[in-house]
Amino acid sequence: MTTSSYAILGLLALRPWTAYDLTQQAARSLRYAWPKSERHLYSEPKKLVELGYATTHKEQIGNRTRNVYEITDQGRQVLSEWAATPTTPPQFEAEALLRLLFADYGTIDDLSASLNQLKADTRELHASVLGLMSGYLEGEHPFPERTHLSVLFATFQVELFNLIERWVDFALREIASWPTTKDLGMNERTELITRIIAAGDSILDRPQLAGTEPDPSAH
Amino acid sequence: MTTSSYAILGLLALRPWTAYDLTQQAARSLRYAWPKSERHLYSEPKKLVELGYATTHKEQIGNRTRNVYEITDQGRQVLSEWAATPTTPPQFEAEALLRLLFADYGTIDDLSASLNQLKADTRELHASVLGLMSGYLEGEHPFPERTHLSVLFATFQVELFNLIERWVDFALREIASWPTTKDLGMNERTELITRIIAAGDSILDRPQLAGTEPDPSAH
DNA sequence: GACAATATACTGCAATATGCAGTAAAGTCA
DNA sequence: TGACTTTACTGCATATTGCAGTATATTGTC
Repeated sequence: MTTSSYAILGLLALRPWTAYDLTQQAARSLRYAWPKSERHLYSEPKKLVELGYATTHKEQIGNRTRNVYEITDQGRQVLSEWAATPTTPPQFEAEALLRLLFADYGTIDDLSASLNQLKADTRELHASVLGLMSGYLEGEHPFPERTHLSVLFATFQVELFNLIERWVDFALREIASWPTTKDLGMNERTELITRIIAAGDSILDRPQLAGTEPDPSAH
Repeated sequence: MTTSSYAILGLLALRPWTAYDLTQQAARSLRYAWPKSERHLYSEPKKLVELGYATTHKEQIGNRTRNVYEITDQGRQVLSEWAATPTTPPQFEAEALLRLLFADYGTIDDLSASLNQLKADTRELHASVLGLMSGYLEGEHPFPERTHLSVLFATFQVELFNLIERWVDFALREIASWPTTKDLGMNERTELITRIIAAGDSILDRPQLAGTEPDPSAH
């Protein structure tokens, strides 16, 4: 049983689903904390059945069958045991940040494009979560008794997406003032930023890094 | 060539390394934007050699050999082409958040433990990045001409870690006021939080959610 | 009522990536 | 000298992804 197995089992504990249903539900929840491929969401339930943590039965819809998975008592048992075990550390994966790390192999425009892509991708995720939340306010939660969990969970996502969007704006302003992506090294401005951050302060809360903003003509 | 291949190739473009060196360097950089297993950092360079993007030679240290990998011109070529291609969306993975999503299968204490673990893990990452940054201020960057990139990159990590730590504190205060993990649903407080978040405001910037804080006796 | 587009509901297979155990020499410190 | 840590890997089983392919059901349009 991997963490991914428990993630799927957690969904099955809510109600019986087909694997296709799981992909839809994962898009509204798991995706934001434990992203898994669609393919995986089809394979994992089979493994759970083998282990005795789920059962499956076929339903007929006209000319075709669908496999519905349902959690077993033993499945619920291991789920609640899992709740008390230690967790693994968080991981953040962003190709756009990787491009920043290696920005000196490309141009300022390449880097700007990557960061703008990151912002656009984030906005989309952000909009999805806000959409879910307005749904909750309309009573549209599929499991109303669990709304407190979904909302607390969503607060994190929204704060995260806000952070990314604000940081990208900051980063775009910074690089717009760079003459090139290469060899700037520890210049005066970078040192200022390093000191602010090393002191535990947020650069994002200083709209213009008062009095020392990058050259505005470069915008 | 996967994104992971380019990530390794990016490191090789800095200087020649052994696979072991790569694991050390990845722990200071890649880890925060494109986390890869140690195992992978040993396998990938071999693939790059096969593709002609790197070469390898053996060096003798006393009674034992080490394989040093070095980027080729063709490798540099594809790296700079990569810089101009589109990026994939960001992903965040946190088992502790998954536990929150399924918190009703465990107790309040289970959930608190998971969130505290998340905070501890984050603090550790946070301390590592701050350690790197004070190093930069002492002139300890291994590639001094690239410090501007490392610092801008690190600003994101530090903001992210700050956010997680602050959010965990908020979440811990919230759940401390819950009588149980189960069936609270859309109660008054959850609705308040939903409205604040849906309006685009940050809950973290409202230290006590003025006048409506959770029962402090529950701390 | 025919047709197209989209949603539902999967499977097989190759490639990618991880986790873990195992091996062994070199360096460090007491 | 011995113990412990660091350096430097490899093999293998398992986990996971990406992509292509298949086929029926539903919805909307002209």
